[in-house]
Amino acid sequence: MYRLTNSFPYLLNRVGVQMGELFSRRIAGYGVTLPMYRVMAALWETADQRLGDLAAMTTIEISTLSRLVGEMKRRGLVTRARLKDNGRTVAINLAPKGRTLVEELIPIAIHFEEVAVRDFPSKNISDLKTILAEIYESLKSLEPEIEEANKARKVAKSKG
Amino acid sequence: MYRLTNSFPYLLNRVGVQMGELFSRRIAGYGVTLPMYRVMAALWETADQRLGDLAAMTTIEISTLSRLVGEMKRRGLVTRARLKDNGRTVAINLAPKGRTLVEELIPIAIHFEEVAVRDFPSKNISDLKTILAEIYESLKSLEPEIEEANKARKVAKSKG
DNA sequence: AAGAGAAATTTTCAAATGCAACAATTGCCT
DNA sequence: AGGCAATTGTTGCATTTGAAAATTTCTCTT
Repeated sequence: MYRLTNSFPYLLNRVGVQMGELFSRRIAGYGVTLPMYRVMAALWETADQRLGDLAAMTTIEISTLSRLVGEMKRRGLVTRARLKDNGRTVAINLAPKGRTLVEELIPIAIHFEEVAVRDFPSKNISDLKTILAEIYESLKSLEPEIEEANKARKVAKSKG
Repeated sequence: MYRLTNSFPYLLNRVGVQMGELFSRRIAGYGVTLPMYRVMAALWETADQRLGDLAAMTTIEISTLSRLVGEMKRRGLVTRARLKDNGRTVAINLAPKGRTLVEELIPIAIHFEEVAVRDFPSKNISDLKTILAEIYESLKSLEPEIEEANKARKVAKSKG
């Protein structure tokens, strides 16, 4: 018997939403939102990214991210400049202020993660992380059948 | 060295966002959104819920949920009625149309989950689910320190 | 080298969201 | 019983979001 509350997406989403909510509140005093933190942490790990790459890395929708980066630039957290050799793309980087800030926030993130998983042997956690990464890859295989199912439904409808 | 992309919240969020996105597209043809599905699946599992309970179960913000339930009622997917013995609270239930629909969608959800996890022994997956459920509980222990940290910061600010 | 088309980002606009104020009902205390 | 506080849900409002259109720059073809 299927139960929503025992389904993988449900359990996942619930933890994700809750962690996000708590972390948001924890860092609110620093004047940044969770998406801003994600952008800064992504740039801290991999500098000099284009908008599209950042979007893929953070799972933030690209138009949302465009505005977010604009706001963060306004606040002096990041820089954004068109490339000299390719004027379509932009290079986004941490500004000094953003770097200082994210280096203050990362220990908090580490602490949160530690509290979340401290009841489990680290082996389980690293397995868990591996599985999550691989599941993410597996999801790609669902793409084609989504299109197909929708196409099929469309045809059925036009006939009905 | 900390890396965002190896952090638990990151890996979690990424899978959650992606699964949500894919499932949304898959069920769009049925004329329902992902939050609507969640509400119906929650009611399918546990009938006759109050708004607050549904909000807790689905992790949907209560005012958002209030409006969502209103829309779903309008579409004939759920019912909502004030209790006779307690006029503050409402009882929300699946309407026949909603029941039929959710019973059509649940197999799709099961399939998605199956594809996502099929590369792993079921033992790992059930462990994973257990861990996710327990982490959710662990998060509660972060609440107090959030308030405390914010309070401390406030004091520091008023002094500075 | 001009023009069509593709790629990357930004902007626009309508819909969705969350917070705070509000409304309605109940429970509690004296 | 009467009134005050707590509970539960809804609504108003400002913000955020995502999809689609628009913009800018580049690439390829002829």
